[in-house]
Amino acid sequence: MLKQSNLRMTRQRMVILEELRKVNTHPSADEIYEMVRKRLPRVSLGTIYRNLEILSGSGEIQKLDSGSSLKRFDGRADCHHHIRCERCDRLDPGVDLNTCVRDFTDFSVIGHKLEFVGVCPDCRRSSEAGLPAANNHPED
Amino acid sequence: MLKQSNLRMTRQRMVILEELRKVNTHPSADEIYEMVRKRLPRVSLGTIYRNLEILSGSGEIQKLDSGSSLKRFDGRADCHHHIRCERCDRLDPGVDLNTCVRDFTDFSVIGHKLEFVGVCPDCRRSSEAGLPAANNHPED
DNA sequence: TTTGCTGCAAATCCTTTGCAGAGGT
DNA sequence: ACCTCTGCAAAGGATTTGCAGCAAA
Repeated sequence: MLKQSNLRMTRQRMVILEELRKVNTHPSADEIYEMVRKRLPRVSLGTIYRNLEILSGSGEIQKLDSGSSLKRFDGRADCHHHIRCERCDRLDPGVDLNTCVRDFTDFSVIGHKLEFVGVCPDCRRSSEAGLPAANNHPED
Repeated sequence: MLKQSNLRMTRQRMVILEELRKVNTHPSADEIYEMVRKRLPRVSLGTIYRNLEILSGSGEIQKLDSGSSLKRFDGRADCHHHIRCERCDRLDPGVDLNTCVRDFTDFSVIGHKLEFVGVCPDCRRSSEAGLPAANNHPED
């Protein structure tokens, strides 16, 4: 899976992936650092960040935008959903849409955020021409 | 609207709101700072941040979690949706679900993120008892 | 042997905060 | 007048990056 892009499966990368898949919560980079440190005491935070970026880029894990400015990570890469408490920010990590349409969670549902993900026309064009992504349109 | 909570409509707060409603993009705090600065040259970034927090807290604007760690703000407070380019992070700010079910946008749709917002049982209990939100459950 | 990866530490970026004075209401 | 808000500047927290050596393939 990593091979396609000249990526190596290092001990650190492997342990990060294993630890992340061991839990069903959504740890932050720093929490993952603590988890990994128990097995690889000399690992550095920089390595954690670099690998989380790589692993989510290659689709092995998911990067979540939590409400706060702190990013959280999900060892599951398959499509699933969450519900977040708007007061304490706690996530219920395993909302299965098929089931929850029938059975309500123990949260009171107030509303939802829905965001489509796609490719914009500019990027589609540069992609066809073999170029990197278009400018970042910082005004959005 | 602000009166309910002892909030004052200061010149700075007013200009921030006006500038944010003038554009249909989703500027970051820093970009809003530049916009406001043209009219109030002595305004400070801290004031921008404080007011964006207050205005989104009182429901006048929306705080968005963009893919990156940088927060963006939306002058519209009504319920509407976005589509983000996964490569350049650009947002199409005005997806009207009712329309887009029929007419596709000019983005190629790859998938979507759906997040429910609600209140968890712990917070519901403390709320009934008149207490603040439950602990932050930092493990999520 | 190549070149991607690591630990370390410094740097950077975004955001928050303490304070004394200004300004809404 | 009261009390929230402001500008300023410093602090804070999360994330990124430069570098020289290390280790997958």
